[in-house]
Amino acid sequence: MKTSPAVEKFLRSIYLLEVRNQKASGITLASKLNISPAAVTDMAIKLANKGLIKYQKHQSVKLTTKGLKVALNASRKHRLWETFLHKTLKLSLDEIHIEAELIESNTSTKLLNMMEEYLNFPEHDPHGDPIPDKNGILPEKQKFTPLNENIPGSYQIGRIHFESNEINDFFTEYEFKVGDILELVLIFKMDNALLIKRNKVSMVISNNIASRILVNKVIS
Amino acid sequence: MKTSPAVEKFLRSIYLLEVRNQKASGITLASKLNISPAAVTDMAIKLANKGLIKYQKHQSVKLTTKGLKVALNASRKHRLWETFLHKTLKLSLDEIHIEAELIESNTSTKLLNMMEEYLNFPEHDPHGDPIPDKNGILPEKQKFTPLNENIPGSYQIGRIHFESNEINDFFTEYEFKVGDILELVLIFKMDNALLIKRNKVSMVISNNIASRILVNKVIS
DNA sequence: TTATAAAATTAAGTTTACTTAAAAAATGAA
DNA sequence: TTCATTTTTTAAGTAAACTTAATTTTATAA
Repeated sequence: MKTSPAVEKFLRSIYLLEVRNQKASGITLASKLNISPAAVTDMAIKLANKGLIKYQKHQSVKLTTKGLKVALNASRKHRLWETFLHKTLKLSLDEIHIEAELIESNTSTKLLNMMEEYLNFPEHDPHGDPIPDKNGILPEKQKFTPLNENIPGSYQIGRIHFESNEINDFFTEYEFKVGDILELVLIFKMDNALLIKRNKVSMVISNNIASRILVNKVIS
Repeated sequence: MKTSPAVEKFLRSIYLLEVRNQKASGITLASKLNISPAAVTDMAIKLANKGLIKYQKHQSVKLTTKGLKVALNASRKHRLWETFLHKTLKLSLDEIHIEAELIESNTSTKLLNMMEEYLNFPEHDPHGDPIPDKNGILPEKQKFTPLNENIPGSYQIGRIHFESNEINDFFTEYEFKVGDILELVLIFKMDNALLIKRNKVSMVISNNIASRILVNKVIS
């Protein structure tokens, strides 16, 4: 099934929401894709006719099996490119998303597979998100929790959630990376901000930012 | 000046013809770009209005200074990607053109410059074509001659001319590369085919193919 | 419950990059 | 020079991916 860049981005957006158990409503998609709500309805009808999504008036859309397949392949493209740009060309964590979006759409399967091999079949991109293999199979799911939902203790960053315009370059500025060890010292009652320590340096981060940092407990 | 993929390809096509002193006529462009002659006229009018080309009814088009600038940047993109795909991802000489065409259009200046640095500022792509720098300046021109226009003797390949659908995978099959040393033994009077020797292996190549191999005389 | 705000849809229109088919102009061989 | 072929243009139309503006539907809060 040939799919245009716009269709791939649309389906990938739905996938990203579904995977986090969020509803793919009109406005949400419109804002994620930076298009008008009318354009979303438009596209939804088209894709429903192609059997890629389930769509009923005034309800959030859902991927069909067929649509999921396309979305997984789009994610694969995106995440392999992100990994490649980061590992090979040393683009920073907050640049790779945008750059990948620009390039990815017309990547051939052949090139994609060569990139994957060159990168030695990575299972996760630099944000920690899983990369589907060429059959659309995801690596075994690790269960991380948002840092802000934990009690004081030591944690390792397993994933960092931020898409283009959602969060600023916080993570780049402070060089938070997948694999880093953080110590959660306490959570302030007043505003739910978190006092954390990394490499012996203390800092306070907002609850919102902490919710984007997914971690695993470290037994120390 | 923002330019679409279609516009960039159009201007680059004209540039490629002009640089070889060929006229950028309607049918030529139509066949190079795989679009209808009507689409060429269409685009020509649009680009002339934007001051990117000079266009007069029933005449071949010409790049303006402004248009040349865009074309040079498009060539830079294309050739850097080709180099990158070949050097880093090991795509073969006859694959890089097609793959680069698919990806190149939306490459950001930033990414392009990082690629260039990663590749250590190459002056020529794997076909031997010159890569404009970020200011659109081409490396000093080397003057090669088509192999078929030479007399018997030793030559080094300086450039190989073949675009996507023009020539088959001859060069890949026989692994002719820029830098290779060829010995021209003789040119057959009958069909102008060439008897050449490379690495002590003799072979006969057609005049047409030889015309795509640009060489320098080697003083041996 | 009902007014109001939010979300989604419909309708109409736009731009880009094409297409086909027919007409007109230019070119080139006899 | 003229007639046929080639090339180019014109005209009309299409598909994708949007937009704005108005309308309808749904959700929410008093």
